[in-house]
Amino acid sequence: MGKDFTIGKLSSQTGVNIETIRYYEKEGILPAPPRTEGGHRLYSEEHLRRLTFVRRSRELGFSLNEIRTMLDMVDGGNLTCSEVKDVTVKHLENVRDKISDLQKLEKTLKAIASQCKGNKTPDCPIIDSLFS
Amino acid sequence: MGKDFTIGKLSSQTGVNIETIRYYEKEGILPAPPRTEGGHRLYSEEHLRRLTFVRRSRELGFSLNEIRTMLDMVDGGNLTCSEVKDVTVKHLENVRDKISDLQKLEKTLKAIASQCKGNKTPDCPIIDSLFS
DNA sequence: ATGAAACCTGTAGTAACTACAGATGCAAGG
DNA sequence: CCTTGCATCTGTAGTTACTACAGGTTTCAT
Repeated sequence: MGKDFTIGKLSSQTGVNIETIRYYEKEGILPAPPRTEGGHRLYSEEHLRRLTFVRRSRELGFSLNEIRTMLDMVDGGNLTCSEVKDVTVKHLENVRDKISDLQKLEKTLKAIASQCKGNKTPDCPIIDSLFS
Repeated sequence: MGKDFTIGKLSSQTGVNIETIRYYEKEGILPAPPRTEGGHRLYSEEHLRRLTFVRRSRELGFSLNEIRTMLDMVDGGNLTCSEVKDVTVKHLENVRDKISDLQKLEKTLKAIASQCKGNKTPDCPIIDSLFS
């Protein structure tokens, strides 16, 4: 023992900012750690592992609710690989939908922008196309 | 005259929901319309045109601030096509960035998901890869 | 022992709405 | 004329995932 660390260390180790860590605790995603006599939080390796999981998942675009679901499975010990895969695959579908939406958008915006000659007159095909 | 309409009509004509219309008014995006004696809002064609503009722009992913900027140009009469084009092109760049981020995400998620055999054991490569 | 840095709680702000609650207005049928 | 029921009114709180204080306390190195 003796390798416990403060919230500042946990923050710099994981790249998750301090207020976010406290927020995760309030939301029940990170368990409340023990405290010093003065009330400062003291974290262990297990917290580090868990927060790393959360950060990675957030980077992959999982919502906190999705992450909660996965963590519940892990915590409950009733984790089955197929359940986790379900969450992941569903999320993958969302990502693909979002990509295709944005690609449609890109096409439309490109078309609109290309109509504009970029001159100085108040006559603007972009504005016109949005109003009608 | 006499072709003014209520907020409910404006809502159904534009597909923008009633509380959103009131929200736009509060935000200064839609001007406050005249009222009946009882206090109900009465809209005209001009409001319809403007709200259509806002809805189209929102569908194209412009933020309310970007829309405000464009409307200010229109309202101020100091609209130049090139300024509007700037807003649009900048927005187009954002969309493209978002697409490429999501495509990276998609790749990673696909790779992670494919490692999972979907069986029932608590041994899960997805979880493992997120923890370490 | 002292002073700076880190930490504490609690609240409010962000974007763009949505969802009430509780009170009126309005229009049509009887 | 009066009632009934739908539309509308204001104002506030909730959503997501944080961030940014303010004002106070603890810790640690000198």
